[in-house]
Amino acid sequence: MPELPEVETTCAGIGPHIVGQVLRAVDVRDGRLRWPIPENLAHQVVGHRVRCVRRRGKYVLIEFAHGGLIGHLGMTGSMRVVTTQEPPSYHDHFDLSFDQCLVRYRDPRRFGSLLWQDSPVESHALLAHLGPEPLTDDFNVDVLETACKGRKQAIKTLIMDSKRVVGVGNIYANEALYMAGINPHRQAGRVSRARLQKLVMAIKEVLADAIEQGGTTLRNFVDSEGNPGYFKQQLRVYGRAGKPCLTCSKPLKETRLGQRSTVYCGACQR
DNA sequence: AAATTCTCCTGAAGGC
DNA sequence: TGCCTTCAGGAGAATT
Repeated sequence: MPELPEVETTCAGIGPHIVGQVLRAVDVRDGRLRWPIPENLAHQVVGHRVRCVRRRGKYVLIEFAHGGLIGHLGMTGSMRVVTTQEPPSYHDHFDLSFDQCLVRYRDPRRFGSLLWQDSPVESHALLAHLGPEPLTDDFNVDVLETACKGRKQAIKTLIMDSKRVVGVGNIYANEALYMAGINPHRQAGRVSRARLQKLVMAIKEVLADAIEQGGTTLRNFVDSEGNPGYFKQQLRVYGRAGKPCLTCSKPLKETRLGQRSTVYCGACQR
């Protein structure tokens, strides 16, 4: 599933092909995504020139002078550049058509989305209340401590809340909490500042590492059209329930937290 | 206001 | 081999 690194790599991958190009058509074969693709979307954007492609949280923003397309890859979405004559397959739900190429969106489970927002793009309701980007200085111990103060919510649920910080999905929340030695169930308000500092650093580290792998992940994905692949051998806890903790060798526990699989070491994480 | 639960969807994996 | 059930999950919406 696309995490922040895949979204980052997606933007980097399609940007060079379409920035400066005029969008010629939006071909929607199946607009039933998480939200239906608006019927009038093509009219608002066809004939305009792409100014930039960038990421905000896990949203892909394709911006024009007068607004922008807001894309989300959901669970199983991907955007890739293909040649104009390549025929679409079953789950290829829409194409953004340019003179020399297409940006083709594929999404078997259709949890993704494609929306339009007039300038400024970030005024859209989906973007307006997002928290800071985890890899910038805007996400720091002061911000996290304020967010946690007095909260009874589990720390894992809090760091996965995009209003607090964007881009921390289930896999990386599990990994970061393990790296910081914090039990995912611990109440957010009961984590010391020193340990929140560790958590901030762990989130930045795990995402930065994943972005380095993201390129590789996406290349594999495009080449094989198979699993996105997470280089699971590098994950310390996610997907390793029952297996020995890499620090103390005790078996890792698995629980549910907010309907999400949560794996941790009962000994190393307090 | 804060926290939890529900919801969308379909491929993969497990059970028999 | 094949059918059935269960699970996975981003994140907004609904509910408590």
